Amino acid sequence: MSNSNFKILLVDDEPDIVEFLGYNLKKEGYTILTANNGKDAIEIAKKEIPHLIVLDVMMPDMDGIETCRELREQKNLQEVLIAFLTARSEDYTQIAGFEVGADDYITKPIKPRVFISRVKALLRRLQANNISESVIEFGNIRIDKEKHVVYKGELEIALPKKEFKLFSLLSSKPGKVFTREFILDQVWGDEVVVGDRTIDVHIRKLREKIGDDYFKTVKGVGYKFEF
Amino acid sequence: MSNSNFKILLVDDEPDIVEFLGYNLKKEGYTILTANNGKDAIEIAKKEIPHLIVLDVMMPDMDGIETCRELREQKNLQEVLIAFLTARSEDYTQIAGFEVGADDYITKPIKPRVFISRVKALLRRLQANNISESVIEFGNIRIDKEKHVVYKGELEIALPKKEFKLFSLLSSKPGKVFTREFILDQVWGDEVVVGDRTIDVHIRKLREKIGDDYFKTVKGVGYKFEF
DNA sequence: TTATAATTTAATAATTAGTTAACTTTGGGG
DNA sequence: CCCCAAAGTTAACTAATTATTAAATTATAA
Repeated sequence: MSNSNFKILLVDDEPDIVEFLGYNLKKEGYTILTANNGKDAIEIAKKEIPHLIVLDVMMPDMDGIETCRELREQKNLQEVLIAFLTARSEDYTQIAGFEVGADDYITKPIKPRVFISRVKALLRRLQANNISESVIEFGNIRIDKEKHVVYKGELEIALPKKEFKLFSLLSSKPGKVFTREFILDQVWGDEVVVGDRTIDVHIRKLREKIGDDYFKTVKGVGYKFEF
Repeated sequence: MSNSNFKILLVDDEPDIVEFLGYNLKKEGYTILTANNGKDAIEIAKKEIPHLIVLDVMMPDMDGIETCRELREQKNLQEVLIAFLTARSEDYTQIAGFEVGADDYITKPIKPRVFISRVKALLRRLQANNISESVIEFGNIRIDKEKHVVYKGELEIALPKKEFKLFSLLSSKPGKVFTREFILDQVWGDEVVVGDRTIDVHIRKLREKIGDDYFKTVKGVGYKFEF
């Protein structure tokens, strides 16, 4: 997933700050949404489900803490990352902020490079939990779901549909054993009925193309990808 | 998962800070590990796989950034949360820190309540993403059902299906004696009929692979797992 | 359409897990 | 302290599962 697939909602009552932050994040390729108060922020968040919400703590009417609390009450927004902005060392808001479900706390004055680093670090966690990443790397193996291609070091390996799907599944959780049943469900689908050996054959192809060592058999249980 | 199931590794060359942080986190019920330098930290982390590592940036020999980089190279430690500790506003280390895979950045001087809030916020994410389920630990034995693997310290032990099932059963209640009859029921199933020695042989395999001392015979009754 | 690639199947081989059997050792009650 | 039922040990055997291959089918693109 390139940066531009990440949506960030910036919320501050001072338009200057919103613009300043937005400018810097846009340069990094993020998609930016903005709001100038808590109410609008909640509206936009519900509609757009951003990946990250940056909330100023001090805002008129509805402050950041309260906004955060209401955001977290939304079922669709419980996984969303929320970072607070505040003036230095207001400890009580920090504690309140984390209590209310914040993921990070950024103190003003904001330095662009530091700010961007923090944003990246936050979003990296989303990637790590790998909701919908299109390029995943394991050691020298790189899987590009968009291009439907696997790289082993420099070598580009084209995989046919089923093989790619199977590989994607296995690599979605390295080390985890996937049962044959589950694999059939995910790769072939519920209704399709194929023999058991079909999986073996596909595994064999992957072993041939990617490398034997990456695919382990757990006899009687299933297969797993390891790197 | 109660707090006490979260393991936190504190790394700082100043013992006072380690103790101070450890004291505060222990009060919250976390399990605390400590190290005074990067090398030890890596050793301990590899063995214990903590949930969170708090790393001082400034340390002699191997600094926090380098330690973090090496930690992240370990396959088992890529999901672990890492937070840096540093003196205020050393921007360049913040950027380097996040680049190298940090999840948070905490500035000294550390205020206990704020620190605890941050730790809670970090671990909240783990819970949400539910990474540490399906792994049970006993001393230095770790059973990962998802991966279908048992770890003894750093050593990875692959067990065949029946052995794994038997071990899972015995370890489901350490210290409890399971009768042969019950074991047969659970591991082999109601209808299957196997000879008496079959259990012994499987126990023997476990003793071979995991260690003699973990499996005790209660003559005339059954077997139990102890650690 | 035709050629090419992808997928599935089926037959067979290879491998590993699980079981048994024969024998030895152990430990608690008489 | 001896006996014997229970548990331990081994290795051979069997069953179950997976690997391999080639051929048959199906989908795809030129």
